[in-house]
Amino acid sequence: MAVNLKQLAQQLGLSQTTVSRALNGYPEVNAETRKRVLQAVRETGYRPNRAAQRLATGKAYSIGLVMPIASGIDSDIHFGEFLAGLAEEAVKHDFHFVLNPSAPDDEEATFRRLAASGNVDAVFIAYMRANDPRIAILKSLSIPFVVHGRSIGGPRDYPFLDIDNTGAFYDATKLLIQLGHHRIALINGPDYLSFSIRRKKGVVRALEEKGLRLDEALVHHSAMTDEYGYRSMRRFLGRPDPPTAVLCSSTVLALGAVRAINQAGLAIGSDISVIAHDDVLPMLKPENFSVPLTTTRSSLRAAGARIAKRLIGGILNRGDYPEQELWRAELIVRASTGPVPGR
Amino acid sequence: MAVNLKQLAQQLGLSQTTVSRALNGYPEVNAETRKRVLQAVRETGYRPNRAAQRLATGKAYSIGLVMPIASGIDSDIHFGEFLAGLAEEAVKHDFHFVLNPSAPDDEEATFRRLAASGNVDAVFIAYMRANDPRIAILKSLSIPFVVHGRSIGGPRDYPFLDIDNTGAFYDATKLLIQLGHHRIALINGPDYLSFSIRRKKGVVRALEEKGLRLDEALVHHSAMTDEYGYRSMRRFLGRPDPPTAVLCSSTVLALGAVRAINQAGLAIGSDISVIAHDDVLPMLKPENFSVPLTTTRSSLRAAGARIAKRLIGGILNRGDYPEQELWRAELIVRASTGPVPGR
DNA sequence: TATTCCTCCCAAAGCGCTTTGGGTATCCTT
DNA sequence: AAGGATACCCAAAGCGCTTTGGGAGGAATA
Repeated sequence: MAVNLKQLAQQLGLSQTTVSRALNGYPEVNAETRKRVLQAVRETGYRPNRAAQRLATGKAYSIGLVMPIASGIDSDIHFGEFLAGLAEEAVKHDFHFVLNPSAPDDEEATFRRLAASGNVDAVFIAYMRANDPRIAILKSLSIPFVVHGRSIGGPRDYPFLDIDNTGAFYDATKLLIQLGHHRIALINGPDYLSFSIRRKKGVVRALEEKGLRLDEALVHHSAMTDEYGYRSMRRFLGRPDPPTAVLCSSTVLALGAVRAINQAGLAIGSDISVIAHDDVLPMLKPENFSVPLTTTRSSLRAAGARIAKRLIGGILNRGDYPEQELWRAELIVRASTGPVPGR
Repeated sequence: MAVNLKQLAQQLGLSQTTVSRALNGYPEVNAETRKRVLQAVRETGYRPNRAAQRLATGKAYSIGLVMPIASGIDSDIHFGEFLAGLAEEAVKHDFHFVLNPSAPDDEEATFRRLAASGNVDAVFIAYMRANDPRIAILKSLSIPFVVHGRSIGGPRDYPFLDIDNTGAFYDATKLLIQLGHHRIALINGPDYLSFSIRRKKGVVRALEEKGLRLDEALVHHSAMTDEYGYRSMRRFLGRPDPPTAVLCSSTVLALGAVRAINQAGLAIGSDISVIAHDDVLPMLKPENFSVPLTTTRSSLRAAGARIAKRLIGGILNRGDYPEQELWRAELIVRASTGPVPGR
């Protein structure tokens, strides 16, 4: 049924070598010949056998994924979304995944196993923490990898894709300050994750530029679920000096926060302003909130796809991708932000 | 560094054939010889090269996964948990995954591609709907598969692992009836998914046995998030004739429901009874609820692991697993259920 | 004209396994 | 003692690619 290289070569009156080279972009093939080969491929629907390629090249054509199974991260909605992007791209190139569920305390062993097995050409990791030890481990194992996010401290020369979290929350905070807000709350992700740390830093910086301080009592860290968003916001609103604006590290958190605000009888955009970071989760669009949400936006799925591209490009040595990328999040102003009340 | 079969055979003074056979459990190998081989494997740390095995056997040693990216399912917490179980087992056997994100309307094309690619030996699917067309498609493609859940209607002879959803919710409802409850609400999963349909059926059956009816106004279907649990419960409690007991299709839904109940100033276990289905999500334990939750329990992760076992067992033709399994969910009574108030 | 240098192509040798198709003892039968 | 099982083992042929090491022919150089 499916043709193989040998048959294809025979059919073309060429050697396997030439056909293989034509397909893999080697220069020592006549342009005309290459065109013929490509045409034949189209006609026959030839697809190289991955198992044979693996054996011949020694490449695994697959990438390792260490799934965190710590509580609070485990089964995180955001992880699924990222994964979808990663997979979407990988499937185009016939790349496989080796999924490794692993508790944080034996991630190192998992990496070692993965590297030794030869089952993967590269590894992807996420949920970076401050001084994340995994970078050093992966470097010492000399297995290619790309990090989603960045560590804070530790080595600086490693491949990553991150968004400018500091900048995003700096911009968002600056907007709020311009609108007259001084008491700004932050409902953040887990405090040990570097994106949380950076977002907080962005808020602090914007405030300090105007001689203001971030009240630590108005900062909560938690898993990014709707439930925690609700709880945090309730507690903020229950204070004698509630904030006039709140930043949320995810639209999921914002969902809960908005509920708490509504329940308190406050109007979003006038009584209190809300800005959330939008990972572009298809099931939770900020423009569909009862009051459309001002957001800093960066697609998690796009990041997944990009990382897959870079990993795969690296493995196949094609394409020239930057080692480190810092995506800027867009600040999109909608109705949930307004001037501070009583001004 | 890593030894291969040839070297191992040489070292043992045996042929590759014999060593290979010893390892793969063929009978025509002397027990003593086999022991020697196994010992040598332990000493050298020999591990067969998967790429070579793939090429030689024509097996892919990997399983296809079609990730639903429909809204409401997408990035579902429950999916991640199931996946962890699947992966946990797969990684033990060096099995890979081919992750295929796919919108429901081109799942068929995805299956075809997957089957034709030869990249997978088997496929796994979930989120079964009533009269789910995917079963027929997979059968016609004659690619081995295992379904998590069951369809309703359509062919009956296909491999699945499901829990007895009807039975679980029948039992739960029966318990409530015994406690004197008549007005029982149901916060269910999406209405097109077969587990939702079956759970509802269980409730109806238990009620009807006692000459009672399920009030359709007390049934909500939605994605299984905490937010929807909250909303549904609020609406139930806002009715002139609120329920005295509520069944939730997930502890995630229960989380929201419980919040709504607390907010209404009602006491769980006395004013209102709550039973939830517990998928054993590590981050959400029913015993940790402020009032420990009565549940019907069945571990999603265990189901994932079991399906992986069956899939892999089928591919390697080892182990003899049943084609169809129906797991019974345990009814675990905790403090959230009590006699109907005012009796 | 003789030599070198490209350009374009090929035969054949792996990659590391599984599997086919025997082969050689040894042990029963009759 | 001849014939037939039976128990163990082996050499060699793939699986379908990539890659090495040329080689033929024409163009460019001397």
